[in-house]
Amino acid sequence: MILDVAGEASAQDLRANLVRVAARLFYAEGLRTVGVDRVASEAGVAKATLYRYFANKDDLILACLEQRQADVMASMRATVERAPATALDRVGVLFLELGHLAMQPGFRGCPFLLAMTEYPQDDRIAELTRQHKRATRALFATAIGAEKDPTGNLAGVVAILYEGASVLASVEGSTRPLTLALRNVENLLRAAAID
Amino acid sequence: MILDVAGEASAQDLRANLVRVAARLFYAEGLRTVGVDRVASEAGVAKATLYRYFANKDDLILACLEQRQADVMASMRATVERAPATALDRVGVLFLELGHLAMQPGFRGCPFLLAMTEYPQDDRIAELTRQHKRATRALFATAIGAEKDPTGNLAGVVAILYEGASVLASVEGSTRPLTLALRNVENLLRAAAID
DNA sequence: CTGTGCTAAGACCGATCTGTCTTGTTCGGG
DNA sequence: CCCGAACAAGACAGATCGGTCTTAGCACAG
Repeated sequence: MILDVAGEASAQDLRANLVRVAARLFYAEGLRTVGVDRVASEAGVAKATLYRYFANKDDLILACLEQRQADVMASMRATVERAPATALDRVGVLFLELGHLAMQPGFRGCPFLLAMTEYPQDDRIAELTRQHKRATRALFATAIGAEKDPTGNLAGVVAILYEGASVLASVEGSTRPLTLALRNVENLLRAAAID
Repeated sequence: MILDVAGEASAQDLRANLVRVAARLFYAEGLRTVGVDRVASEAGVAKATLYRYFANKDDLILACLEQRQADVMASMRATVERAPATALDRVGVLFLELGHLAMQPGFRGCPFLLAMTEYPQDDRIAELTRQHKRATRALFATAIGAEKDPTGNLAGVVAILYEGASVLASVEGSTRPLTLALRNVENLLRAAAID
């Protein structure tokens, strides 16, 4: 395995592709609905190969969530850094980005919450979810600026609005909760004399 | 069946008890985790009896959600009517009531969202969930007062805060998001010069 | 050329779940 | 007193799913 022929998947590509395919199916149809046969088939891989890279289905699910966590946080951080003008802009683009996701068909809200709901007894999923929510709130805190919000309460409220708008947008199949939440965030930041 | 012996369950009691037991198990452990054998066993009835009152598991789940909808709305309406002083009080007690629920062990957030997550393809569950969220927002609207909030945007934001705080409280296992959301609702109502 | 390791394809096993059916029992009404 | 309906208990069938194993093909190293 010194050289990989172009177009052929290396072991890492194979694993990464499995995670990508599984994450898409799991999110779209649910963790319990989608079986490992389906994941292997749609990834163009034998089931035994899947089990060479993942000890069991739980590990595959965990790998999907960890990948999602890395992707989402990288995307959010990039979004914030792309609009560095004011705190209001930095927070606003995050809501707009979520609005973009919510407009796509098949939007079902936060994948971590979905996983936690389908596996209520799984401690690792619960811990990953807590970690994801902490990281999101921390991102809001840095977007607002620690000096403008020393207690972090403002970031906390923004995180609550973000979460609630995401849930209601997925239920209603509309972005209206997101625009309503964003308008409220703007009022909040202005009222706090931030930008 | 003119007279029911005291202590014996009539047909309606039997059905109602099945719904009660099923709803408790489904909420605590998940719809797919809990099987019909388990429900029948814990309700003290035979599986065939369960299938005499419900055509299949889906119907049992639907019955649980409909019962939950009736109970939750009755409870919330009673809560609002018990604190009729000001709009701030009426909305506040709803958050406090949710805080009371969130403090109990096993709190997992809104049962409708859990059901929708576990059965993403079920249209009846999705419709019941939308209906529940509409009713909740309408309750906030009446608690605030239509004349104070003609567009309903204020009630919409309160509903978003309510939803987000519920989700984050269940993830963090803490009532802090709820108190934070409540404080923000108070500020919102005051800023709108409502009570 | 030969052997080794990874792969696809799919058979296979055991566990679990939904839904039905059987059997025996109890109880209330005519 | 007796019949029929409802019940508990549990066997049963059919399907699904997670996970293992077998077989055969293929690429690459020596």
